[in-house]
Amino acid sequence: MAAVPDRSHVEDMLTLLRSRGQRVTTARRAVLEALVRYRDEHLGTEELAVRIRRDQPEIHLSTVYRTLEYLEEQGLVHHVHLAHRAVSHHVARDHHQHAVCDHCGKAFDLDLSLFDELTRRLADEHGFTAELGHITIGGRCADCA
Amino acid sequence: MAAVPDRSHVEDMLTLLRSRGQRVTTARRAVLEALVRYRDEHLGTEELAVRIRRDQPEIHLSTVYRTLEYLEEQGLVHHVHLAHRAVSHHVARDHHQHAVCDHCGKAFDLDLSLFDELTRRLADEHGFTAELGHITIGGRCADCA
DNA sequence: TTCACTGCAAATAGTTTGCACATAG
DNA sequence: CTATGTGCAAACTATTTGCAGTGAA
Repeated sequence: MAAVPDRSHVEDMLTLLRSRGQRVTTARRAVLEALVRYRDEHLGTEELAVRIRRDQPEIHLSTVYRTLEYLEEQGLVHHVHLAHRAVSHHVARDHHQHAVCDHCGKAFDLDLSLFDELTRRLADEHGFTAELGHITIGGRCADCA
Repeated sequence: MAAVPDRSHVEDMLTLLRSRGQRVTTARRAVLEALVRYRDEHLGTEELAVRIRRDQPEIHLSTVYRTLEYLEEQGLVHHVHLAHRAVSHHVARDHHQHAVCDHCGKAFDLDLSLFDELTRRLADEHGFTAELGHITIGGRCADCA
């Protein structure tokens, strides 16, 4: 699926930042690396910070918050509302939607093509440009239905 | 659109509660009435409580939280994640979808058929039974795009 | 060298909970 | 009457912010 290996994906993003005159810091590299490394776990912000601090304990939770906000402004990261009180982040290239089972909490990654018709019809019929990036679909998974 | 006037809708819900052996209290009636009355405003929980307290100042915010939770357990109310930190509630019968412009706040009512393909494919491809009631689609309307 | 970034502590916002009193049935 | 619901205050959780020191370019 990925045309480019993970490590260089992080480097690509850092290079992009540099080319915009942005600074590349330890915290920014660490956050991007963690998002790539743990991408399948849908970690919340605090848990993401815990993982980062296993290797770099000097990186403070508030820095993780600020860095995620910054990376989102730069368009490198998106956020998703996974459950009631958890927000999860992922790098923009891994853009996907989620379905979360209301019963067991299991999250499913959804292919963006599922939303093509919806997006197109919203545009055609309502002139509405949908931003589906931080939507999570609730419901019941096969096991819990 | 509504086959039954609003007032009796609230009474219907209260009757249903009674028929289940549940108690009908001042707070439960007040919350349901407010949800019906202000249904077009997509109020967050705190603002909903403020409106209720205009008439019934003795109804505490924590009671509104508890009552909404209770009504949701009873299936009379659903919640929607509107923005980052705001959760909004509406009575279950008003099972509408809409798209809300992130810029001007204008809301579009959406035909449920828009979601047919999505719902069907979630079921076919993931065995997932989607509960779309909690979703609001964000984005830009034609005027603000 | 300089200004953006970060660590830390403290503030804030939204939500939940324990307990004693009130009230629906 | 008695179990359930509510008011209130206080606790909690997630997130944000002010400030002074640090580090990337």
